[in-house]
Amino acid sequence: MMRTPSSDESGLKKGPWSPEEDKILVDYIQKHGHGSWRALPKLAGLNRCGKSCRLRWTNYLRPDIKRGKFSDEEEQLIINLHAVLGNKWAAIASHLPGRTDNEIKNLWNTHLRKKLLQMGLDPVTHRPRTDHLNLLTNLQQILEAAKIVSSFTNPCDINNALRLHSDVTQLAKFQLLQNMFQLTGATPSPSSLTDGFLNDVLGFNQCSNLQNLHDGNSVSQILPNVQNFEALQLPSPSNSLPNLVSASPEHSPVKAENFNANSKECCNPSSTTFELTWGDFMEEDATDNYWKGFIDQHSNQTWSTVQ
DNA sequence: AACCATCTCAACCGCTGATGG
DNA sequence: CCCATCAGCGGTTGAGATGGT
Repeated sequence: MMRTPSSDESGLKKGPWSPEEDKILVDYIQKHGHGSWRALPKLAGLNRCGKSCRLRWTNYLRPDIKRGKFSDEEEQLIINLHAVLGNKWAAIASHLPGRTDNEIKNLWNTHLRKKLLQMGLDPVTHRPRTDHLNLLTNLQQILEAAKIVSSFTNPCDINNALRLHSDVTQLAKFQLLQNMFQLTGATPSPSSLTDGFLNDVLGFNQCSNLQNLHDGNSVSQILPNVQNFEALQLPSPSNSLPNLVSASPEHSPVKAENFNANSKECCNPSSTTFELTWGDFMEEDATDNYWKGFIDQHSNQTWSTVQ
């Protein structure tokens, strides 16, 4: 956790402080006070900039600093204060005698933030996370996309379109469920996933091996109703699909309004299938522009009616 | 034991607001 | 007002520590 000793262009030392430097700084401040931080290093005989001296003193050498593990009470106080003050570390630190803003900031970023996430709380708002709602929003967008895809894939083949729509719906539900488990870190079990939930909410007829949901394996086992999935063929060099349902709030969901295509030609009726694998469908690295590119590449009809 | 991934936290960087000429 | 200087703050970095395989 120490930085490589170095010096900047002015010749002042940077990086970790040596015990000798610490002693010089402490001795000087105890004798004279810090006064002007800019002037201090020269007066004290330190080859450091004033900023570095101030930081070393306030974050480490100050005699009133309380070191060691934060108590549960301190952690709870920080969480409570953060809910009110946000990332105002100095303001939070002012309520915890002996603790520095830097120390509290580090504690927050390494422990407390994760703690809130595990409790299902948003570390920014301190309210229950809305990811699951976002997933549902994404699901709606997926369904809209499925309708769009169905409409241009083969307007003459209603059965094909409906089946494709149904397949995508099933897959979207599957990934929604999988994301929920990833978010909570829970392992699916019969107690956490009742038959009623699977049947009524997701429409899954059976889910005998629930662990597979968590592992993302055995699609055919979990989704027996997905038809001809491996046989779906996409007439394109690009055969991977984006991360349709993001588990992270940092990732913006696919936006249906971004869809745009100008070609007015009718699609080729022979292009009725998609070349698509489950691994591709679950690809994490695809960009948000996927669908736009997808539509641009494969659409041959006007989109104004579906935007 | 060796390797790799993740965590920790001191220290740095760059920005902002206060102050003074 | 404008500008320069400074202290303080929050975000970020990165080397060492730690844990897992």
